[in-house]
Amino acid sequence: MNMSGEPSALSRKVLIVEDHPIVSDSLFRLINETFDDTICIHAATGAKGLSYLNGNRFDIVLLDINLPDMTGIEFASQARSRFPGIRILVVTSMAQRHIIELAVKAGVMGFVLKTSDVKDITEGIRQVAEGNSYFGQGVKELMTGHSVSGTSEPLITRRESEILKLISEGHTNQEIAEKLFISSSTVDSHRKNLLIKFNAKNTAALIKTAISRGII
Amino acid sequence: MNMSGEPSALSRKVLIVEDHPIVSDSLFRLINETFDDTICIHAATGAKGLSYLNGNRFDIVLLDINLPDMTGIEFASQARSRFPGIRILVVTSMAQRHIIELAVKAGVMGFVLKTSDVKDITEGIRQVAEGNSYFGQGVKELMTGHSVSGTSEPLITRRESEILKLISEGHTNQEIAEKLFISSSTVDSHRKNLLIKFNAKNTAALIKTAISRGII
DNA sequence: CCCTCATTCCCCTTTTTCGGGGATATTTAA
DNA sequence: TTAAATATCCCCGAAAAAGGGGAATGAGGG
Repeated sequence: MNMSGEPSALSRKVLIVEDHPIVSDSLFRLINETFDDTICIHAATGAKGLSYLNGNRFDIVLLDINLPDMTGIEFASQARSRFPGIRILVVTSMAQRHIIELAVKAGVMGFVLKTSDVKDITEGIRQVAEGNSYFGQGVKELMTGHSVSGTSEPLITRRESEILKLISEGHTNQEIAEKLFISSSTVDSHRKNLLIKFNAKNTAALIKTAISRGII
Repeated sequence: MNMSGEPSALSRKVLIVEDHPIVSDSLFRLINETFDDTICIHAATGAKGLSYLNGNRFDIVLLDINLPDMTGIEFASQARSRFPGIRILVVTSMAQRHIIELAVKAGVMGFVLKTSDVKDITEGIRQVAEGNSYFGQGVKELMTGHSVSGTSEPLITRRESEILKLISEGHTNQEIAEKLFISSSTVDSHRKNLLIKFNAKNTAALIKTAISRGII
C-alpha cells in the first residue's frame, strides 16, 4: 500500500523524536555519516513530532520511549494510525520485555537499545529505512525469553484490571465494591484471583509486579 | 592537597562513565570540539571507571547516574573517597531533587541534565574542569524548590527504605523482623511512618507511589 | 448443546495491617 | 552541648486482607 512512494535509495527524510539533545545530536551525525542525502528533523516532544509528520512525508522515525509529554508507545500508535506507511525505529534505554511487546503492537518496525554500540543502531536505521524490521543487540533475547502465554498478557480480565487499578490507588474492598456497585465479597474474589495469577503473596507484591509488567 | 598537580589549561584528561555509547560518543565529540589537547577515556560500567581512576590521573569525570553495575551516586562516593581531588560532573536524565542532593552529598562538583542543550553541558564541563561548581538548566530550580517540608520527596531514612523494599517484595512485618533481627513492632513503626511520609492510605498506595517516585 | 470462563455472591477462620497512643536509647545535626 | 531525628520496643482494638471452601448466573465458543 505504501509502496507507491518510491523508497529513493538516495535522499531520505528522517524524523528524530528524542528529548535529549545530546542523543539526537549523536543520531544526527550518525545518520549523516552513514547515509548520503539525508534530511534530519528533530522533535523534542511527541506533540512536536506528530505535527512535523502532519506537514511532511518522512521515510523513517527514530523514536525514544521516554518523552516529556507522552510515551513512545502512544506516539507510535498515533503516528501509525494517521500515517500507516510510516516506519518507526525505537531507540531507547528501556530494556523491558513488555515495552518491546507494546511497541511492536503499536506498529514499530524495529527496536534498538542505547546500550548497544553505534554500529547496531546504524544497522537498525539502515534496515528499517529499507522496509525491513530490525531488533538489535539484546532485544531478541528479551523477546524470546519464554513467552508467558502466547503473546503474553490477556492474563487478567477486564474486571480484574479495573479492580487492580483501584487497589493500587489505595481503595479497600469495601470502597471498590461501592464504586463498582458490586458486593465486597466479589471484589475479594477478584483480588484473590489476582494474587494467584500474579503469583503474589500479598497486596504489596501484587502492586509491584503489576507495575513492573506495565499493567498499571 | 591536590593543588600540587598544575591544572594545565591545555591538555586535560577526561573520564566518561556512561553506559550508552551513543551518549558517550556525543560527549567525546563535544569535548574535542570545545577543548584543545584533551584525552578522553570511556568506561561503560562503574567498576571499569573506578579501575581507570586507579591507574591514571584524570582531571574530570563525566558521570551518568544509571549505570549497569552501580548508581552514579555510589561511584561518586567511592571515587571521591579514594581520590579526594577528583572533579565530577554528573550528566544524567534523572531530574529528581533527591538524586541531586545525594550526588552533591557524594561530592560531585556539577550536575547537568541530558535534556539540556549541548551548550549547557559544555559549559558544565568547562566550569568543573576549572575547579568551579556548576548546576545546569533546570537543576537549580529543582534544588531551590523549597526544601524539606514541601510537596514532594518524602525524606526517607536508610532503615525505612530497607523496610520499604522488603515490603514491596511481599514480606510481612514478622518476616522482615526476622530478616533484620528486630522486633515486628519496630517494623510496624517504620511501616506506619512510611504511610505517613508518603501520604498513603495503605500498603497498595504506598508501593505504587514509592515506585512512581523511583524509590523502589 | 455443552463446556469454559468471567462475574457475581456467600460462608468460615486466621493472619496481617492500620490507627492511636507511649517509651527509651542512640545517632546526627545545629 | 543540646535539641532533633532515628531506631528500637511495647500496648490496645478495629479494620482489612488472606486462605479455604462452595455456588449460581450468563455470555461465548467449539
